[in-house]
Amino acid sequence: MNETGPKIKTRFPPSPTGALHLGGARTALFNWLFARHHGGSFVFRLEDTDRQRSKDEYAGSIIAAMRWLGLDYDEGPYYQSQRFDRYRQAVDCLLDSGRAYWCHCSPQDLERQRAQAHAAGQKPRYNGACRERNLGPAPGAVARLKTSPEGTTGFADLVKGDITFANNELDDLIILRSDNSPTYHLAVVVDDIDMGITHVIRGDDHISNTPRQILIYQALGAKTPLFAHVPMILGPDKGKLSKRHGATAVIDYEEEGYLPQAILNMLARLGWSHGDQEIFSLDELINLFDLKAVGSSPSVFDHDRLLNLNHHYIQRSDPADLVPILLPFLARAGVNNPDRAILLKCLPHIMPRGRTLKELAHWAEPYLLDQPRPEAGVKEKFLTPAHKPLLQQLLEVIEANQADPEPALKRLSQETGLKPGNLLPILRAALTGRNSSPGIYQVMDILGMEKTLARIRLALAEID
RNA sequence: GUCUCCAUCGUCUAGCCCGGUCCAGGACACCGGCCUUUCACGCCGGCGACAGGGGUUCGAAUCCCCUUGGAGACGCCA
Repeated sequence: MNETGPKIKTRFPPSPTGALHLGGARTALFNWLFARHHGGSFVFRLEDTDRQRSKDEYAGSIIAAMRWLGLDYDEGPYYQSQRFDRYRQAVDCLLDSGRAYWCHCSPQDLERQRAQAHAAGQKPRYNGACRERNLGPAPGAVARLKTSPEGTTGFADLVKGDITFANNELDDLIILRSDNSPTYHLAVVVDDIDMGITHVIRGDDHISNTPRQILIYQALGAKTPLFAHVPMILGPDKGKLSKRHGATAVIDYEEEGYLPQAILNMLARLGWSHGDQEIFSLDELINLFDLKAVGSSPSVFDHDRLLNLNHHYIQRSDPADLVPILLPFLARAGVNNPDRAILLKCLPHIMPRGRTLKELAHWAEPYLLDQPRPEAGVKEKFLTPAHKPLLQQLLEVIEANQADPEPALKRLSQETGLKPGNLLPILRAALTGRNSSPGIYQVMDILGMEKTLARIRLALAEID
């Protein structure tokens, strides 16, 4: 898998201004897979130059989400806020060499310039007022990169192909803010140079940023990395995926009871494919992942598909592995300190019907509680005074045939002239408090004869 | 508005680079059937797409152009 040539190095640089969302997670996954596939390394960096919006708690939650997904990194987390000296040094270098200059325009000036450009049918931009003024630093001043309006800047994108921008579309972007902090464009480039990043794989909302960043690489005299812009993940309305589409944070899915492997599989198949294959283990993903197979059109996130994948992975899990991760979900459903043996025993029967851990907990609940908690309508439908004689008969038949109640129950069905479909739901209601469950004989087996009989007696006692 | 990207079933996609094997394949969802003591699982079947228009060619989902539509960017956010 290792290729000759320089070692491949990718990175994932979220800004800690919110939780890790699905789009970010997929970007991280692609970078991670690409690095792992090529035996390269993967760098994790927090872009927290905006001190107003960056929060430590977000950094922590992003790190936790990465760990939960299993996306481990070889370097980092680096924090841009700890590298301000380095950025300042780079800015000074650009200033000294005349590739950058001080600009004294106020935010209000800029606002006016943008309005003018827009009115003229142009892209809103800075008009270069301070470009040739040779100004020095001053309170409120910013440093801008001097960009030639001549020519074009392009790059060979690894997923989109050749992309070219006319330089006169670009304005002189700010690289150092008036509070002396570096801007995003400057900081990413300096970091990617310093950290030796060879491949920048990111969302295609960064395409228009790329020529500007290439210009910074050039001004700094550095070699540009290779770029791969991955199409975005859209919401059902085909707009940028956002909170109004429901859960978008990775952590939301963890709380809903999704398995990391299902999320990873889902994310990998959004934009990337390998023939008709839908299910991929992590190893397969690493082996097969290739930027050439990444599509160029955006994709809508389909929640049903994720549910289906999650169900797939749950069904194929080892029940013993499910027990520990199910505990928090059971606790939230009101089941504390469940009997693990019973849980393990019922799991194979409920795994086909629990698509998430949350649903699994719901299905497991009747067997773990001391007494069943009847769901709405169940008592009224199956445990009324009219059912009492039947339930009494059921009790007697089961009690008399504890070793194997099935044949006796079938006989009862014949004797009473009641189809199993009319007889057994009563038993189910008494044993589980539900109108659906695994097969009734399996339910009795999970519960054990002692509890089975006790629950029927309890139901009998409660009917009045 | 300007620039850039994108365009196959409702959705994710295969096929497109290297035109014929595609009256377009798979998956999810949906519908129907089977299995069945319930709900599921499972199995079988069905519905369903090359955005439109021009070229090029014996032949185009595949190549070219235009139109339309969608998205993104345009910030002292990242």
